[in-house]
Amino acid sequence: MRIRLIGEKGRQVFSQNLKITRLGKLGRIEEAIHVFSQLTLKNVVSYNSMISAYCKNGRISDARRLFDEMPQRNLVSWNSMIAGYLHNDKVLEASELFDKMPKRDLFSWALMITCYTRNGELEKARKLFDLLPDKRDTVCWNAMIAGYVKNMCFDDAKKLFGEMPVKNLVSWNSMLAGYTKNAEMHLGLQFFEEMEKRDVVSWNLMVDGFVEVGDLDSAWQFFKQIPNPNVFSWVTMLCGFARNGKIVEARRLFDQMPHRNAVSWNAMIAAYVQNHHYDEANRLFMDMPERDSVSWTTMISGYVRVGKIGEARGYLNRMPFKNIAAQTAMISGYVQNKRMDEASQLFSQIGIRDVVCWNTMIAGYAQCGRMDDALRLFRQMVYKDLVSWNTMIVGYAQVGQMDEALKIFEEMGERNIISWNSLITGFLQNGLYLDALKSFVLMQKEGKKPDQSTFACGLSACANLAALQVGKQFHHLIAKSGYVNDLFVSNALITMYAKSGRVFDAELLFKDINHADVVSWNSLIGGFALNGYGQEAVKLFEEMLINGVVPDLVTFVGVLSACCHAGLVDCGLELFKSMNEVYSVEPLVEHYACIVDLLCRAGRLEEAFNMVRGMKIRANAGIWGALLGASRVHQNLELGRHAAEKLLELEPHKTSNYVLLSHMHAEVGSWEEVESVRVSMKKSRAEKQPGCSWIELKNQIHVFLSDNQLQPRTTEVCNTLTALTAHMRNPGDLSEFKSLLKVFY
DNA sequence: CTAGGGTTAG
Repeated sequence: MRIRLIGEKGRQVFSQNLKITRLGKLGRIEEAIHVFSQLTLKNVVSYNSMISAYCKNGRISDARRLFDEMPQRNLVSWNSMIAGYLHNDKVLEASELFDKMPKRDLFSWALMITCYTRNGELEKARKLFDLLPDKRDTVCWNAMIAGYVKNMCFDDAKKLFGEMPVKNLVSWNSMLAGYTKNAEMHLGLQFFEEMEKRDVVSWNLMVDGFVEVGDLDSAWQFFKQIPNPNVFSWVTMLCGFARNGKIVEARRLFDQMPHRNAVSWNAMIAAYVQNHHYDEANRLFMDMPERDSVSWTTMISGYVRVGKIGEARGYLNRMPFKNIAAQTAMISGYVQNKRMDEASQLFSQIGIRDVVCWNTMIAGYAQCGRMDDALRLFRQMVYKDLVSWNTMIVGYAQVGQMDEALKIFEEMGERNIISWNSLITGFLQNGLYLDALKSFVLMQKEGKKPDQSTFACGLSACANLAALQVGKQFHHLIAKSGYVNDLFVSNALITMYAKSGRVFDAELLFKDINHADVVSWNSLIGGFALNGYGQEAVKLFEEMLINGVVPDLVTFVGVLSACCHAGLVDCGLELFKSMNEVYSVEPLVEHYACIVDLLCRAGRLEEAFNMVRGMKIRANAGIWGALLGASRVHQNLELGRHAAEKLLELEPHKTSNYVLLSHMHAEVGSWEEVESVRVSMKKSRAEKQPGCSWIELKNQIHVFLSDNQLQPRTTEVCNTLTALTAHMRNPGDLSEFKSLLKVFY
């Protein structure tokens, strides 16, 4: 079959069909619809083009309507429709159509295999693959291999790759992508060198891999060696520079590019936006020959990221063909600024809403703590994806409703790693450390492998429980999993050891980190402070400055409390002063608490009090408590009374405050005052908070509540403690000491 | 098989 020229009319249809395809690719779907509707003579290709245009713009139901309406369908119509379902994650519909097809070509088979593997349904894909007539070609093999690679089943991919009768470059590149997309550049390089033939895609994969792992030098070395770099190569390298703040280098590449398409322009605009050069971004945006929806969306989301909502809205208003990505970016901007009314208004203006924009709205309500509204929307959604469910879990966790979060979690049919991590993070945020650890075990029972984030959460739970033994088990698991070099994990490990009293083990780990960030330094500095090594903490702080790491608010909490513990008054005061003057960070109430405590311990009560009076923010209970305690020790009744008054305003129900004040009065013999304190305590109905503590023994956490019989073996524990106390006065017999401890095992 | 934009965990 050849295209026959059938006169003027036929040529017109031909060119209009091309136009529809082009407009569809550019995201200008409304124009495409217009062109299509103006066509008096429509052939199969016109319909196929329009179906593709709809599919590329997420209007999958419109595509299907057209598919059902069209007078006759050819193989391309069927394949286009399946491809549309594939790109819109509608596997069920795709497979339904695939089964109904009157005729299939190899393209259809490969499409359907890809469809299943995209959805993680490897078994189904494999079944199709095995069913395939013996004429199955390299394309199908490649689809199956790529499927295995993308689902992290690299061993299966390797096996199939070995069995392949005829391998082409695509097969080799798919395998190479398995290494480069998983940050395994050592093995990737080895594989790359073993390849007998390489094309530009192989080179691009290497450049992209190096960019992903942050090795910009190697990326650049490889880029320079590419025999015939294509637009992909240039854009990949450009993005690598942009992501590392090397905007000048990025621009040089852009200027040197032999061919530029819309993607090149958009990448350069994104580079400027990411590095906050808005004027340049805007200039480029104006200069570019044909702006597509991505160009607009890049500008809008760039402004949204830095909170310039007005500018973002200006761009959206000027956008001729507002697509859903741009509108969602704008909604996200309103959401981040808690402007839910405007978000909701824009949301209601969108004709056909997809999952992402629903999810954005739900996240918005969740971030405002409006979980009722979030739930209302969530229940209205017809098609929910994993993000929708996960967003609800996060939302409930953030307002402290872990019971509701758990309900959502249990209602989910299918969960991914983020679902589990969100739940575990929720438990952490709400102080339910034991539940966090329990979930860690449960997720593995469900066959989900913990990732670096899960491990970091688990370690954080251990750190808060000072559960050293469990923490050490985590350490072993992490060593085996290969996540030891992840910075999040390393930092969590340091915190875990430091908070469990093993600050020198933490120090050893710290020294092994290649590129310590501010969190790593903070963890160790805080760890030294916590364990009473004030001098070491200050020394480490100085080392941090020498290494060019800029301290943040958390650093100062650590180093100031270290000064406090070590009695380094002048050092502490100087550091406190430097916060504002050198690092231009405004001290928080925590920092004031450290410094007030520091002055109080040094007996410099007046200075401490002056400091509190000069504060721009409201003092908290910790500060007044420190002042009250110091006043008592130094017998400054007047200051003590003032501090107590403030403290009781903040914590009217805390008994210890009344006790402290009444002790003070008693010490100077003001018995009437003692009585009046007692009366006001009764009035405020202050009750003693039950004390709570826990200890980890043999992988079990034992919780003690002074007021509570929930711990099943409280009596046993108390008896043991009594016996232990007796032995402490009379040391020597260690054997009995050991047997006593066995009670807990 | 490779490049650019909108939603969820750390």
